[in-house]
Parts: sequence; C-alpha cells; structure tokens
Amino acid sequence: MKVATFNVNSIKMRLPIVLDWLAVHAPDILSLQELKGMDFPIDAFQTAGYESFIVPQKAYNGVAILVRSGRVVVDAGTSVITRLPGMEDDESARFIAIRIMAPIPCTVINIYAPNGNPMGTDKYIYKLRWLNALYEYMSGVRARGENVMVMGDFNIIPNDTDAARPDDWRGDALAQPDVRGIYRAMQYLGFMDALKVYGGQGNNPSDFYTFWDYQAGAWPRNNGIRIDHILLTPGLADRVIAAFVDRVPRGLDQPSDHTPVMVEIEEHGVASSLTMG
DNA sequence: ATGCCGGGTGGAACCCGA
Repeated sequence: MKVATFNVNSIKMRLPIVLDWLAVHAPDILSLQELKGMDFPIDAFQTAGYESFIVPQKAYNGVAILVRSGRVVVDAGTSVITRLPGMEDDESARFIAIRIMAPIPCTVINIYAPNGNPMGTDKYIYKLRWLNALYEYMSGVRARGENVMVMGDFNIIPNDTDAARPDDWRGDALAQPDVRGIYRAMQYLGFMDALKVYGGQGNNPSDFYTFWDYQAGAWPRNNGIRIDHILLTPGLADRVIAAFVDRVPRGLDQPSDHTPVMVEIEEHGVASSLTMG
C-alpha cells in the first residue's frame, strides 16, 4: 500500500501537478493540505480513479484524503472525522480522519498543523494547544491498539539536521524546543517517523527536505526544511518497504512550496490491530 | 530586513504562509 502526503498551497493552482503525480506514482492514499478554497475538483480526481474526502474552508487551510478506487475500501460503518477532538471550537479545516478496511485495516489521519508564527503571540499559543490536542488524540488511539497513520504538514522541523540553515530558524515557531518536544512525545507513544524507519535515499539529510520557500532562491540553493511527516504505529512501521521525498514536483513550473512524502507498506503480514497496533 | 514570492479575497491593498 502506497501512502503519500502533499501540501499543495491551493488545489486550484496545483491540480495539473497533482494529477500528473497521481498518474506516475499511483498511491493508494494521498493526503492533501492547504486546499485554500471551497471548490474541490472531485470530478477530476474521480476520473483519475480516486474518491475524495474533503474538509474545505474559504481562503485558508483545507485538507482532503484521496483514496484509490478499487484498491482502498473505506469503512462505511465509521464516520469521517472532520475536526480534531479537543479543538471542536476551532473552525479551521486542519484535520480529517477516515477508517479503511483494505488493503490494510487502519485509521488514516491527515493534518495541517498551525504555523504558529510569530513567537510571543496568540498564534503560537494556538499552535501548542492544537498540537497538544493532536497528541492526546493520538494517545487515545494508541491505547486502543489500532493501526494508525498520521501524516501531513506538521509545521515542525524535528531537529537541526532537518534544516539547511538551522540557525535561521532558531527564533521561529517551527523549531522551538516545546514544539520539537511534542513531536518526540508522539514517537514515545509508538508513532514511528516513516522516513527514519526506512532510512533509505542515502545519508544526506537534505534528501528529506519537504519545503523550500518561494523567496530568496531557497529552491536553487537547496535551502530547505523537513516539516511534512508520516508517522506510523509499529504494526505498519514494521512493514515499510520504501519511504522517500519526491522533490520532482518542487522543480516544476508554478510549483507548491512543498513537495510530496511517500511511504510504501507491505500489505501481507501486517499484524492484527488488536495484537500489535 | 517589517524586504524578497505566491496563494487568497475582492476588486486595492492587505492577510497569510514558513
């Protein structure tokens, strides 16, 4: 089962790039963030062979999960969750979760975490509150022993090695020790960082950058950061057979400032959600 | 650099992102 996440920075602007990418990589699941509008191209994705689950919002945020028709069976008995539990008062479209029965039974969670800048404002407080609510939710699903994938734009640079210029981010909300601590705590729950589990694509940390600013020549200078992540519970992490960042879309015309992360999980032999999780 | 770029909305200039 191939699973991917891609912050598209407007699905309206990025539709051709996303359709091309689906045709090349044929993921079973693609999580999208920053749709930036109420109009989602359901028909175009259906023609491409994907069913859409959408949490839209005018102008800002917006997340969706695309599932490949004929490959992924969505649990009809479980409703789509469209708000992060514990943050029900928050109108922002930053969370969507579905339950699938095949090809691997698991819960699929797609997030767009708050940026949190600038420091010292309510925006940073909101980021911490949001991430802590996500942590609590993840703690709950772990306790139930389910196989779970949490992917998306975490807006967290986990370590200094995940930035080309770590000192540039010292005072930024993406690299604060408190924020990094939450990301680590998620791993202590048993959520494994898919890129790190597999460890492929060489030893250069820059191979795992997922974002390059539009400004100041960040892309040609490879001044990137790693902020888009895929976290897996052990039953899934044990079966990872490929994990990589595809930086091709970032080099196209009219690109998103992010690029996709993809993981492939062996479908046979994934432990029961009740025995392993 | 409070800058740069590039989305959004609304119909200009401003908000937001990371």
